[in-house]
Amino acid sequence: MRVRFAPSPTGFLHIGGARTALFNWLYARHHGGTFILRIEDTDRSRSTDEYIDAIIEGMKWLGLDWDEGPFRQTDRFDVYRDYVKKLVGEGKAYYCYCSPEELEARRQEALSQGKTPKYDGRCRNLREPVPGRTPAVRFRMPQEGYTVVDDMIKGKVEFENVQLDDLIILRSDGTPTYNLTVVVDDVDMKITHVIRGDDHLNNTPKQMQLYQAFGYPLPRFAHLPMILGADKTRLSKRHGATSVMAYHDMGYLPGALINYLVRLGWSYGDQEVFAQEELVRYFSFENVGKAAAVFNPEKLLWLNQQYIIASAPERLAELVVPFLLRENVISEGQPVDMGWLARAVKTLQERAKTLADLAKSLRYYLVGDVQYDAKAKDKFLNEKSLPLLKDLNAELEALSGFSHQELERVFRAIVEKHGVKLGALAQPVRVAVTGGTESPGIFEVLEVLGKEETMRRIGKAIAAIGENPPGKES
RNA sequence: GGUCCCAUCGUCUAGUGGCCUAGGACGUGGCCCUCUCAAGGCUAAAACACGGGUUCGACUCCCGUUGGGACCGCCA
Repeated sequence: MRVRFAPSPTGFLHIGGARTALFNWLYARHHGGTFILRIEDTDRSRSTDEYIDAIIEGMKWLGLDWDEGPFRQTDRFDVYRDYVKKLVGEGKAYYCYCSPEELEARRQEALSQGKTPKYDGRCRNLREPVPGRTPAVRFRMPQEGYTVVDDMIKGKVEFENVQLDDLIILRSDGTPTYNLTVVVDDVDMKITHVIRGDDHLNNTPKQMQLYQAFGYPLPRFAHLPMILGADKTRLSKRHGATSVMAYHDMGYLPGALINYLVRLGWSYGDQEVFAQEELVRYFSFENVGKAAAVFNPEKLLWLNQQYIIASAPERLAELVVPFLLRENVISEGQPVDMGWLARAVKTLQERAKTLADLAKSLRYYLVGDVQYDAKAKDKFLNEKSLPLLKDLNAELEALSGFSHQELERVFRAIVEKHGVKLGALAQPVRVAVTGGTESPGIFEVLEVLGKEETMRRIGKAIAAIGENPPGKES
């Protein structure tokens, strides 16, 4: 069993391509087959090496490892020309001297008359070359009968051969076109299953005719439904981030993106979250739906959060460092105690939806100079909380340990003494140490911060209240 | 316009003729928990596009209508 992912390097690896790659990869891994990466770069004007690198980078980040390749079609032009020569020799293909401009004019003409644009076959039976023109080569498509695609997802799809166009297989500049190269390569690479987007379904009967012209056995086909944007049209940049690496940059975990993508079209009962091994074990085209799916960023975000919650804090600490640098929470070369960072991360895990969120929240752990949110300061750092904060710092001073349990005991004792609720102390402390009103449990935060830093920050808050007492009583 | 594909809550989906009073998930509302924010738990609103058949019985099968999408390149 051999499958391939065959992107053209005319852009970054995008969401749709990644899902196609993923389904190929899952099918190969499930059946113990071979997954091949092939770069379809026969369009030399639009393909670039940068995009090839970008696609590979995306594949690697997602963990979609391939067994053979990457192969490049531009390395194989001689092979394609031989196949074309053979077809021409057998009369299964012919030279066409129509110029691209003439063809385009005729196409527009047909379209404006509401007719189906189709090559009129005027060069089909030409005996002599047309002087002064370099011809392209067209495949002679059968014009009667039917071609039936037996698709693993869509079932039997029937095409009338008269509808099939004599497609160009070799351009007048001598380079081969997609419909030829894809067949030749799939044959050469002994691809057994062609898994791709259903935007290729209409090409399939033409390609089947090519297989037959070469006398090769057909692979199985599986045409995956498209991924759509919120407006139900084909997903594109208009719909926001579509490049896989953009999700990397936004702080998504590759496993989350994989998990999200696989559920777009595939399902396994009611299960939503899958370990990679489960995906490999359960994957089958039996459970792939036929309908196109709308890409829902909200659900992906939720899944990412689930993956962050389930991740080891140590792992997240490693992953978050680039985001800390980007957010200027730490600076290049600044030493960071990774064990301690992991402890800080652990307190924030379930409130971060992305690594970027996590980095932002980590700021008050790593930057000692706390900036108070104005509203929070007004509300919680005032005369009312002043005695409590003073009491607290005195008690903390006397504390030998600094664990969650010990801290809670001290807090409880102080609020009881003052006859107030825990929040009356916890919130002012929260503002004192984080600058704001939202954070993990206050005892966990203080425990990570440590005694010295905690007392310093509370002391600073006390000083701030003294310097800048709130205005009139309201 | 032609060809082809598709059709269950707003979105992703379960459902393979009786198990459906249509299930789960995201999102949304409410409640609980609670030192804040989350997470978690409970709960609510929310769908079989429509019309004909077939059948004792249709979300499930067939036909049509409507709606959406893809493709129609010397792009892939």
